[in-house]
Amino acid sequence: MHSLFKKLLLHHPELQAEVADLNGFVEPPRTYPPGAVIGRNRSVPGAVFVISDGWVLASHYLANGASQVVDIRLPGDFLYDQGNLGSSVGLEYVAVTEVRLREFRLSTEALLRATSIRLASAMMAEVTRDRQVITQHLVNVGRRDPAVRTAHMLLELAVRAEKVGLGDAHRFRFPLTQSMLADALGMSAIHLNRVLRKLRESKLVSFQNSMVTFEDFDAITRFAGFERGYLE
Amino acid sequence: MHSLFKKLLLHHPELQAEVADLNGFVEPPRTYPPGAVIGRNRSVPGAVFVISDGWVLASHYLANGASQVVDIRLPGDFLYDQGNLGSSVGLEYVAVTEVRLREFRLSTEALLRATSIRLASAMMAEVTRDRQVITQHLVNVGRRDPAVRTAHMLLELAVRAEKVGLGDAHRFRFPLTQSMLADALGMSAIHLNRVLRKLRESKLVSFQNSMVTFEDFDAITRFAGFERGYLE
DNA sequence: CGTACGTTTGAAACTGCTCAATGCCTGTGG
DNA sequence: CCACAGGCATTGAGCAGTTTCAAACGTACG
Repeated sequence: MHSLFKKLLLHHPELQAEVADLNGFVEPPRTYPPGAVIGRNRSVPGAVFVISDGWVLASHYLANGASQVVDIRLPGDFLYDQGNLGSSVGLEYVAVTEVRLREFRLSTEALLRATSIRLASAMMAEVTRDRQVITQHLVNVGRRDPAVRTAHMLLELAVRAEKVGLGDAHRFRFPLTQSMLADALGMSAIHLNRVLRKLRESKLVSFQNSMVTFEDFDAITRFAGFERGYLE
Repeated sequence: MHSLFKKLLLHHPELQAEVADLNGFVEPPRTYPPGAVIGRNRSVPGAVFVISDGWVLASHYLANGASQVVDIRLPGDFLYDQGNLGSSVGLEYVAVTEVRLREFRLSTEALLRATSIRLASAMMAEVTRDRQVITQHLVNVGRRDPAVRTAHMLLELAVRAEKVGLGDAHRFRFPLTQSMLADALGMSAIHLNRVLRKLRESKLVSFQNSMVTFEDFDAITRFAGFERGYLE
């Protein structure tokens, strides 16, 4: 079994057999270079992808050139229809690192239909979890001050990365540029840079050389008011 | 048939019969006064509600007293588990107007299990739509300037309200206070007030006496860069 | 009539943005 | 092996946009 369903099985270990049935619908893995847009040439409209390796941004581009990163997707996460990828809605999945992923030859709906109801509701739960993550980002951007907001985001990603075996909770590889992270946090890259400096000087977290290191995990958790509950 | 499934059937008229089967799981309607918190005393953990009447805010409260409105729910919308309502996550549904709603004696998961796969995927689609709405709110708060952001939100609500038969696209009843709307837009109520004045003076939209009126629907649609695609 | 709640306005302080320049690291070609 | 270009990070200065605090106003309701 590939790492493909790592995350799904993590939450629902009892689904081993059902998940195995899905293998018949899976395309061989495909690789994208950094910067590539994912999902432009799908086998089926609405097809679902699963990330095997690499980081992916779900970004929304505005007419004036600004962009908002809506979600950051890690190995084990699904990439699914957000109202037809790349449609007029302006939402796109973009590879940050080199990305390896697999595609189902099925739309979200067909995937539900093809599988057991138990698996369907596990996927539903997965979607619900995604929704909560986005909800947190909304709270972040709307109402948390920039330093807290930044800390919160980094903590979330640390926990998510750890869950799928990338680094531990105190130190992990973080391949985004500051400007990408700024787009996720709804602020300018320059200001983010200054915020990061302050966080580093406060000995809370450092972000250097594509590595995030928490100097004092408890302190920053308190500082950010981070409750990991929404990720479980 | 109550207005209960108005919205679901709107998107999936073929599900008439299946929806009727659900009636067995539905509690009699319950009414909440303005300001009431919904979902504290559910019959089943994770139970799902459907709004029959009234407006509901999904809000997240922060430790410092600030709050972010994550979604605005209208008649026909579901209220479902956001990681166990009212848990440590701090998310709550609050009645804006007097609200009438019905509760299923089933969790989201059990609801899926109890129904046909077709209905399940219709609900899945509903959840996906919700996700897109939240995504738009995130883009709004993160990257659109306050006037555009405000216009965008009002347009979205106009369209959603119209869909379930509340007012037409040019004029509709809008029961939120400015301070609630500000919490949805991630800005201060005072600043929102000034933005509203500017919009009114530009003859784009007026918001007075709980009524929103678009003076020039096309103009404001252009101004806000509003694409209604994500609501369909 | 008075209270409560929401809206509106003013003024001052501050936060975060833009523009512009510099520094740093890496990969490439001479 | 060095020079140079490109991408990203960092810093400074000035400015515009937002927030905060405070107060007045309006309206609905007891």
